[in-house]
Amino acid sequence: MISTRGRYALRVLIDLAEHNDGKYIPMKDVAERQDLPLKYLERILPVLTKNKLIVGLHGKGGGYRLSRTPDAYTVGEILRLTEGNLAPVSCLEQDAAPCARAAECRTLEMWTKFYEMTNTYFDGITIADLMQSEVGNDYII
Amino acid sequence: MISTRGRYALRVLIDLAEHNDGKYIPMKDVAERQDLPLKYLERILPVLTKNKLIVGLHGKGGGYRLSRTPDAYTVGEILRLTEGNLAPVSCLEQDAAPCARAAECRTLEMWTKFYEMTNTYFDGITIADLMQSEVGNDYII
DNA sequence: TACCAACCTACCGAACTGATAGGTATGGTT
DNA sequence: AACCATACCTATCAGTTCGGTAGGTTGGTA
Repeated sequence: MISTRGRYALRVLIDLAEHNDGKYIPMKDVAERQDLPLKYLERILPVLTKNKLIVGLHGKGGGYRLSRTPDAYTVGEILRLTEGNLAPVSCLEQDAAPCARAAECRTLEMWTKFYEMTNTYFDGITIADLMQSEVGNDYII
Repeated sequence: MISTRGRYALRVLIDLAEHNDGKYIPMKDVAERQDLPLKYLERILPVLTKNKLIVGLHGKGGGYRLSRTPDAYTVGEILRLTEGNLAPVSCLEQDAAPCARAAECRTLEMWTKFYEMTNTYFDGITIADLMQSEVGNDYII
């Protein structure tokens, strides 16, 4: 199940994309528009800035802006960063302890295929796909 | 993420299917074969008996057996019973509070399609599909 | 009657979730 | 230089879930 971390991060990025006018956008504005707790967003965003998905600027006139065009963000990338991973079962997580029963496991193939399906699905959707078409696309980033 | 509840239930049902010889199989035997804690399994099974996926018999010579042929159990049904639901986000759960932002939600369609994909995938796989073909299919249910 | 296995209920520690609180760092504006 | 808005950092917390244990009760067979 996707938690609020991933869902809120998506909403923030979509909001930043839709309200992009070249300037930095204070997270306070995004939080108000999206009706999300500012302080909680501040705890979610660091992973996005550290991975250069957004750029933060301190002080007056500061805020955040996207570092790429909206079509260059896949939902898969965002969810993997904020949720950790999209594995349906713990034994498929990147650094999971190797399962002793893997050789005889009747379900491993099923989980693996579902995992691939999930990644393929979310990697095929970008922030641009999620933006309201009438808004935001008119602006130059 | 699918928890042990769903994964263990699947393993129990596959084990019952593979070791079916017409008699009731004590859960103690399944727990030993699968290396799962018996007491924990006893807490997971009631939802399967209440929904008539398996039949339990008390006392000596008792245990559990499947109530259908293995090809009549879909993984989707089993996971929905044991995990509650397969919704990727809380707003898609059956009795979720209606979301005030649904009309303007940029991501609802994405989640809904993923939800449908998930259900379709797991509903397309049966216990029979997961059984080791050399074993179990020789027995008559 | 003895036994065995399903079944039921309470409890428990650890982790995760969804926050809140209170600060510090950093830059532009005045 | 002072001010102030904003990002950024760390600790804390109540509630829930997870994975499991413990101990008993019910019901059926041998």
